[in-house]
Amino acid sequence: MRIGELAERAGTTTRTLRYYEARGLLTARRAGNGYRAYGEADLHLVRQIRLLQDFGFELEDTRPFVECLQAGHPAGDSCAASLDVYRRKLAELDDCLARLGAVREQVAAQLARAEQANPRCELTLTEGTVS
Amino acid sequence: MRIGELAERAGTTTRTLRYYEARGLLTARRAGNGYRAYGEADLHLVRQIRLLQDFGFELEDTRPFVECLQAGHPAGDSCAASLDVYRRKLAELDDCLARLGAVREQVAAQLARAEQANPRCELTLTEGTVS
DNA sequence: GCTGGCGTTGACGTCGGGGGGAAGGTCTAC
DNA sequence: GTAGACCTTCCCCCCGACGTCAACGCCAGC
Repeated sequence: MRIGELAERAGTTTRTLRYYEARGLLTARRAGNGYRAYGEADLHLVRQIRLLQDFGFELEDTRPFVECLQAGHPAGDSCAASLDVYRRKLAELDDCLARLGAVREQVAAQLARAEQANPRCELTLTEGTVS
Repeated sequence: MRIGELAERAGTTTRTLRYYEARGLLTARRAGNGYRAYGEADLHLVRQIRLLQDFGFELEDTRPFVECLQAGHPAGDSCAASLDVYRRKLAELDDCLARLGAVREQVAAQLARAEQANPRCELTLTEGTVS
């Protein structure tokens, strides 16, 4: 399979696949004409990367999963290093959720206070001439 | 007050203040020697920007607050446009929280599944020779 | 008159995840 | 023999909020 087909089947672009290769996440053997040649295992690998990317993982965080697959394991998260990434990401997510939640409450409080202090703002807004 | 003092009192850097000026958020009259000269109102303005930045607002989102202050209002959020930004940011935060929460659950599920499928990972980790 | 600490403008670097396009090689079909 | 669809490498561009020089001006104290 060439890069275009792999990109299409993995739901990404050739540009992205070459970028993964430049980052050392994806390797390709070369056909006689210099074209990259991929197999089904590469498709699984790229799909693993995309799944984690969709979770918001950075590319570097997908590396343990990639190495796990390359080592012959059936799934990218069959290795301890991958589980560590899961746990770390989970902690990051919890931290992020806590901070965002706190900010949300602060902004809500600011809004409530400002609306209270200046109750005509909504009126001037709805009465404004919106061209 | 010169730029260094304003930066220190506002808890930021001179580079940042010049950046705000380049973005049109902050204007300074000039002393005879070309140095920027600021007053107390500018300090309030920069503090307003920093507060919103700490909330995670983008710089452009602080512009209505800045213009509100420059129009002579006592607070940056005394104007309708500022309240609109509050409401929009609140909606963004809620959306972000919902998506992050969903991702968190997905990652937690992946971790639980992988730990279940491969219960020795923790052992191999603790038994591994960590040099 | 010299050092040190301010200030000025301007330009370039950072980070992540690629996008866009040039300039060219290759394969297939008509 | 030629169109067009694919591939190759290479290099610059993007976002946001600054950081980091470089090269220079201004001013105070000694």
